[in-house]
Amino acid sequence: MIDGEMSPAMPREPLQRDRIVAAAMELADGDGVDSLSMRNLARSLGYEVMSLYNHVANKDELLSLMVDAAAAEIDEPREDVAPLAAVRALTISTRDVLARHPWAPALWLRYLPGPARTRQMDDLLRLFDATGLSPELAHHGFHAVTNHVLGYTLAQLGLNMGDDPEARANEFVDSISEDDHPHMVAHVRQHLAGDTSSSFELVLDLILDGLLRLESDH
Amino acid sequence: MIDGEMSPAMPREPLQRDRIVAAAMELADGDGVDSLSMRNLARSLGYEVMSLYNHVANKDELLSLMVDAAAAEIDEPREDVAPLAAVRALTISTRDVLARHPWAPALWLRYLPGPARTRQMDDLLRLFDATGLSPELAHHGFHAVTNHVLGYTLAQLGLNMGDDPEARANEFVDSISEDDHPHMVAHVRQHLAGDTSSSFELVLDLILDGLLRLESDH
DNA sequence: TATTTCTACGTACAGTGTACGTAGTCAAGG
DNA sequence: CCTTGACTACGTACACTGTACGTAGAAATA
Repeated sequence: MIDGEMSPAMPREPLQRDRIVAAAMELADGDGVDSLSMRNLARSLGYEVMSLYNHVANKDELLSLMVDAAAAEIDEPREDVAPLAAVRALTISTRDVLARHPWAPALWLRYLPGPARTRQMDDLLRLFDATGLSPELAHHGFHAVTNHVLGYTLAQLGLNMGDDPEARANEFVDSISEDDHPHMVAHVRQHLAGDTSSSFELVLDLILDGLLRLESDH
Repeated sequence: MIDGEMSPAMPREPLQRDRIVAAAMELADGDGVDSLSMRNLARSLGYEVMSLYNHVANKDELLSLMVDAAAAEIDEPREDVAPLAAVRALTISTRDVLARHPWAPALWLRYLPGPARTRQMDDLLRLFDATGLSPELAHHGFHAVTNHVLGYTLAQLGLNMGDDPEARANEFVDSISEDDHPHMVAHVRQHLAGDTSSSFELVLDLILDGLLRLESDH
């Protein structure tokens, strides 16, 4: 008999929801969420597949728990700054978390919000409320800012899908004719030159300023 | 022998890329992209699985073709209107197409743009250029508008994932405590009341106005 | 007519999520 | 002490996925 007892080198701390979710996030961060399988995940924890199902109903629940665990990484807003500055900070922190977990943006809206994401949304709404904007403007501002974070990180990561984003951009720009699509080529070149890296915050401020202006025009 | 020859009731026009892509879009529109399988698709066309691979390299290529076919449905901009109005129209047409094909937003950024999407992006960039905005502002405006369309439709469809979006919203609002998250509950109630249905165009105008204002402040 | 190219098809394989049954471990109750 | 029950890890099994590969006939070319 070759195998004998299993090597006790494996940690084998008792399986728990949090540990499973954390391991799944680590795997997804590293190899992409597409190659995250239940078997894969179980093996990385030193267990067999079906043991996971004692702690997680199914893969969808696991993914939704991952999203919420990511949302929990978003900084809580500080209470000692102006509301609009806090909105700004919360948005930037959200962007950072989404960029840290490349699988998150695509899953962000697939499931009902868990506790952490609910808290983040409530915080953002509360801060908008505190800015003194009219309820309607606050409502739209919430959506505008939320869409911006999500759209921005999705676009960012869409290009980074492969290994080398620059190679992807070059592949694209080479695949189209500069005569047919001069603006497109110029735009991609602008990105490759890297002189628009701060466009996230620029557009964010554009949105926030626009809200203030609409309010003052009431 | 029961089976005999295959029923000639099936149309069996000769398999072609366009027909495959069109059928795939129809299936995805109806049953969701998750339940679109190659076998499924082949059967719906009256063929067997592997026949598809004579026209499509793999499923990823098929999905990317679907995205581009959707992009082809976006209205071409009219040349006889003011550039900013054309930007607005192009954006709204894009939103309509994305809403018509609920699988599209999630795939929109997964692949390099095909010819149709490249054309749409080039059009949008050209129109922004024609508005007379500074190149930098045009660059940011392009991204702001693009993010807005994508984020908005994703959010819209995220809630509509199941059968009944209202039921989903109610399930969510029931799952959280109004004491803990009053703003969140109020926000969802606002949505259920339906008095913010035009928020897409409102936020779009907010962005466009913000761009104009920044330009005039130069 | 002979030959090459193209397309549909069948079979096969590795990998997926997960339903179900079983065995062991550990705590509470007799 | 022994028994019972709950809980968890595990093995097996199933339906289903994408697709590699080989073959056979039809269409186009020589």
